[in-house]
Amino acid sequence: MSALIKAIRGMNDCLPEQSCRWQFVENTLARIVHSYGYNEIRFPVLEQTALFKRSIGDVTDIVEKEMYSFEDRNGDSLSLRPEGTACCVRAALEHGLLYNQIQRLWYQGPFYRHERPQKGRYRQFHQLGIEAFGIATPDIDAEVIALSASIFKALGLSENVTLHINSIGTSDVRKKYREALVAYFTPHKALLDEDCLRRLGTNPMRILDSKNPALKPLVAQAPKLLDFLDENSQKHHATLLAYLDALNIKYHIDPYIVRGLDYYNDTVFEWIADDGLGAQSTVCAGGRYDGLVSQLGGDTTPAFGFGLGIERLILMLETQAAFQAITPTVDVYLILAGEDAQKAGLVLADKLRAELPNLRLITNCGGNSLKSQFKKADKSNARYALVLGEDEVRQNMITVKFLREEQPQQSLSFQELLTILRDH
RNA sequence: GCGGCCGUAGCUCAGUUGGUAGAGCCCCGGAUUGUGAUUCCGGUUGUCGUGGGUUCGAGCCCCAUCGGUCGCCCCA
Repeated sequence: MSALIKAIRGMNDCLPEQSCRWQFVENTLARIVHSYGYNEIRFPVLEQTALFKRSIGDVTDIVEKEMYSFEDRNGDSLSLRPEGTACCVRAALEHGLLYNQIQRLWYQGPFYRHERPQKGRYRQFHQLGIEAFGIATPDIDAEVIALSASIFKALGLSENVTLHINSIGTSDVRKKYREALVAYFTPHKALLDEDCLRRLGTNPMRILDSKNPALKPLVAQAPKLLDFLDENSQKHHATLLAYLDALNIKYHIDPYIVRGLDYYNDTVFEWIADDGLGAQSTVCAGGRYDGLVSQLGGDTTPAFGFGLGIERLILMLETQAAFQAITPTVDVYLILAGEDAQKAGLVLADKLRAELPNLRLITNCGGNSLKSQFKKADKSNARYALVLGEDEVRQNMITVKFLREEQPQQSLSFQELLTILRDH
């Protein structure tokens, strides 16, 4: 046996025990976004590298260090998508979806970042993305946040997450604020740790969400971005909060919520898990990005959206007994004994499937003893075992054994069997 | 890119001052010539992550390396 080829680091296989849970989550998400009138958009996992340099900002870590970029055979620089918003805008612009129109879009799929894997963070990860284009008013902020709240509610996670919300204003305001922060922290340089000293030069707002507890008092006294907002941003923020109150969505105003990506303005929000996610506690993050569409060559278009990490969502769900109870299961396991039954069994199984499209039925293949076949039937979680042996074939009957209830097994005609399985 | 911990059967793990590798689960067969989820019996399963070193002898000690995991940076 030659050496096994293994999966790429940070890229996980989703095995049957997990995939049925993923399907449950994906179906729930699709149902909710559908109910809000959002339409799915699909775009490739590969894009021109320039798309991300232009949108995310080519000095960010994502673009500088974390992208899977390579030259294709034409010499073009391509990258695996590290996030969805830029791709979504590109596709929408390319097909004229944003020209004087409102669009409510969603997508879901894998994204790629070359980071060191840890709990809740992988090199191939999955996100649900929501993007609403063409609406500048805070009503859409409220709608999208309400949509995110509905997801947690539908999955029974409302009590496990907290909505953090902030406004980061316009880029002009942030520029002034950054200067104010540098002015505030510079005299206290001696108190800052190595990371924060670096941030002071690169991204001073990141000092605010430092994990270093020793810096808490210093950060608490720092100037607040909310105090720098202009009148429009203040009004936008206040109106949004009023809408959230009306929707009875609880939030925590968090002046330390910052954004990793350059293109956000005004509203930013995060759903943070109370526990269970390790160091990666943000399960959903988003906000307003009115500048991105024009940055990518379109007409100025207001936009609001979020990304939700599916792996992190599933990590939270794994703590629920009901979620762990979701396992691969079938309705019926068909047990066969004897040459004639092999052939008759394949035919019977397809007749049943044709009559009952929702039935999930496994036919035993590969022989095995009766005992072994019953074991497989039990393991399949089937409610019924059907037995087709020499006796049954001769009499044109099927034996039904009830695997999950106290009931004697019965010998039935095809029609009688249909009646039982249909009621199931 | 940096740091902590961990690598023994498909899975979960045991393995005594260094003495030539084990259990449970799983799978298959039988006890019951046609009956699972509970019993009993039997059977299959290894580059002890990899490469060096120390030693008469290494799963165990040392070095390196790869992988996993958790954390930092960064971020969903």
